[in-house]
Amino acid sequence: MQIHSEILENKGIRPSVQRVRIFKFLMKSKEHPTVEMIFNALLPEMPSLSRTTVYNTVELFKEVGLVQVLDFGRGVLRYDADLSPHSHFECERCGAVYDLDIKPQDISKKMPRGFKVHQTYFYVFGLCSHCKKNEKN
Amino acid sequence: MQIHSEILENKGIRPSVQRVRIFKFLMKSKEHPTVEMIFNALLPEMPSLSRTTVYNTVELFKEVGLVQVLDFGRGVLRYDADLSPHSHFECERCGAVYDLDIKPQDISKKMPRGFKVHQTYFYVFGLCSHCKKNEKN
DNA sequence: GTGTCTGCAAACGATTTGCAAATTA
DNA sequence: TAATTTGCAAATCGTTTGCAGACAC
Repeated sequence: MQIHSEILENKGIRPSVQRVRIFKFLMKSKEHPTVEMIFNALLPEMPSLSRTTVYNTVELFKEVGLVQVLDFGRGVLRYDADLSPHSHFECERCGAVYDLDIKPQDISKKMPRGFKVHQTYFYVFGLCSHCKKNEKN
Repeated sequence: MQIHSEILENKGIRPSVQRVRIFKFLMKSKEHPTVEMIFNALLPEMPSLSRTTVYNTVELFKEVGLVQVLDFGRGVLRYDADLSPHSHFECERCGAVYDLDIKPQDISKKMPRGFKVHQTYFYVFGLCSHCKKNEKN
């Protein structure tokens, strides 16, 4: 509990109960949760939590650089507190998201003149091992 | 007009007036248009066109493999009829989308065992040359 | 004629916004 | 107590759905 609130303070944001809980959840989660997943996971221990607060908080975390926002094109955003260079895989069948230990390629030298790169995202879609095994149809 | 309708027929779909017009527009467009952009562009010449038809049509095109769907995380989908391997850049300032002549890296050998890759997307975000030049604040 | 396609209107669902009450410095 | 944060309720907006009429083979 201590460490997490300090990280928030270092980013210049107040470590409210809600923010600390949401941040802890994001740090330990491997599934790149959506707002709905965060909300459902924390509701039992924080019955007064609102979706709005989760939305506010992940937006704030994004702005201060605590999380990465992932968009797999399903109309829901996912949040990843792992900021090291890696890529993401989404199973088209079951929707599960996996980290790939693949650094997005360095393209700074291949950019058109005058362009400035801030962020790159490498998304991979396909079937996870489990769904591939069970592939029937 | 001839060629386009033949392409649709080769994909096994009926070359209705709306489909051919939408397909032509997608083929000649360099801006990776949204449904709204397609709709607004074609409305003058097809006053009875509906957004629903545009949605139906781009979905159909996606399914038969005539277009690629791009999602830059802005809550709007964009459609690209260029299916050659390339990447995409979105300017964070003005929202313009540019093609990058960069092949997404081949990662088939780096995938975890049992995973099957269908599609990869490489997205780059930053400032385009025009917005970078005008960068004031 | 029968199945497909179009397009209106309503529904949907994730996210955003307005704002008043609660909280914290 | 003044500024920030929370959370309810309503709004927003891109997209989807239901369905009736229009169209094409």
